[in-house]
Amino acid sequence: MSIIEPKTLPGFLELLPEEQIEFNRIYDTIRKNYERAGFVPLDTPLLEYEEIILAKAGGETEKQIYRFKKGDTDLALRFDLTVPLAKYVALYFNQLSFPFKRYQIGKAFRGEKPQKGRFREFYQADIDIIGDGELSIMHDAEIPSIIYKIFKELDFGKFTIRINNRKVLNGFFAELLEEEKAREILRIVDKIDKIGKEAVALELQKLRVEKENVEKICSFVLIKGTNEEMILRLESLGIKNEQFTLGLLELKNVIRYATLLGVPESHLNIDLTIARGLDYYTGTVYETTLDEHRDIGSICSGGRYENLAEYYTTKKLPGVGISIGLSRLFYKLMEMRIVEPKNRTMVDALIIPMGEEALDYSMNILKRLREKGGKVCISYDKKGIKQNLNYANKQNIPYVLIIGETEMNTNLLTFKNMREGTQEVLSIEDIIKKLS
RNA sequence: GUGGGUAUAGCUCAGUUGGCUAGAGCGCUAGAUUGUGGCUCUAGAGGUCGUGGGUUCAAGCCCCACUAUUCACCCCA
Repeated sequence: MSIIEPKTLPGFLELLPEEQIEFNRIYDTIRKNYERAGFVPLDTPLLEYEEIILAKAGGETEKQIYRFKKGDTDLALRFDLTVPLAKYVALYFNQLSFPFKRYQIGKAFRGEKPQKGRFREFYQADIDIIGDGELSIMHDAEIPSIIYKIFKELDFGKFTIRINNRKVLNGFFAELLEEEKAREILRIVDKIDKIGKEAVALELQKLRVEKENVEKICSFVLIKGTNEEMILRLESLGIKNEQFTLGLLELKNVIRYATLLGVPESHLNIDLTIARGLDYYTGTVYETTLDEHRDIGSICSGGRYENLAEYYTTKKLPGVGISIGLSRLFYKLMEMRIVEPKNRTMVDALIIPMGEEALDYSMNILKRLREKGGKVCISYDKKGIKQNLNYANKQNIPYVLIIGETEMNTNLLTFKNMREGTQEVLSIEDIIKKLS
């Protein structure tokens, strides 16, 4: 029989046990914090009718969508979690209560050329708050507090939540030039952090923006200071544009209430260069970076949008949400060794029965320890104590229980600490205490 | 879509201006007196050098094609 070469598709991430354990730790932390903030879980299908997925898509995204035909049905794999959410909310509108707060952590697919840290199959961890007709700006303020709690707990080092408001930008640009151009400019300005002021100025000139305006745009966008200072600066610019004024008020509120919710100023900065590529953000926008690893890019981003489900319902559904690109984040963290695999197993203790005679006794011990919530396993396959200890060692199992004739006679078990290399003879009650 | 790089053991890679039985480290297996792992030492297994063609007395090395893979740009999370 010929052997088929085992291989995984490029752009698809597959982890070893010790890596997966770390991945799940991050996953669980995010999930726990989402739930703590009152978001309900949602799990929509990976596959949808093609027309659902394609409704919003266009241009670059559309080319990247995986599409299938099964029988006469056209199918597509979701490329984010927002489109399925839009469909879901439109579909179950009458059965949901609003504001609808949901989280979803799941896989999405994009058939683009794989690159370092960019995958064709990747996890996103999203929260969104959807309103029926209207949605208070206070929700925009709550989002940073959730981001703050998550990354505080994950402890990847100092991070900064950058915040901006599209209305402020749009209002400012509207005074200078026509709307179409403003949109393109936003995309370029968004990159200023990455490519620098000069490169941005150059690209703007290519767009045939007048020199005078290039200067204005750059110096506006690069206004720096504390949040309070920046708001004062923006107010003092004397721009009499309705959008601008509204945006500024929103920004002010978001900062104020996010602070009240416990996000320290050190972790929350107004940054006028943040624009986000996506067109559908209309108000608050967020981007979070690790201070010591700015090169990783944004680890969490999102914003406020006016109308979630316009393609699927006539209802107006404004929302605000964020997305953590979990696969990419994890990959980068591993690469930079901010996250390092530790254990290959979930097991706290391994029972080693010395021979057949010890099996009955060992099984009873296993049963009792598991009943007490211990993550305990028993070894059947390895021969001899040497092989068993080696097995435990390779997987970083912290404790080993040796059960042989002596132990059975005395009812005291040999309890070995693999890390310290020490061992003692203990009753099962003492072992339960040690493991809990 | 555009432009580069790479392809040799399970993994990471050496391999000189082409030269005779293709190497290292890690990992794996076994042993160093039969209930004690990690460290050390010893031994062993494991490769039609991506595929096809060409040049040559001789190709892992040079040339061509194909395939795979990877990085960057574009765009995005």
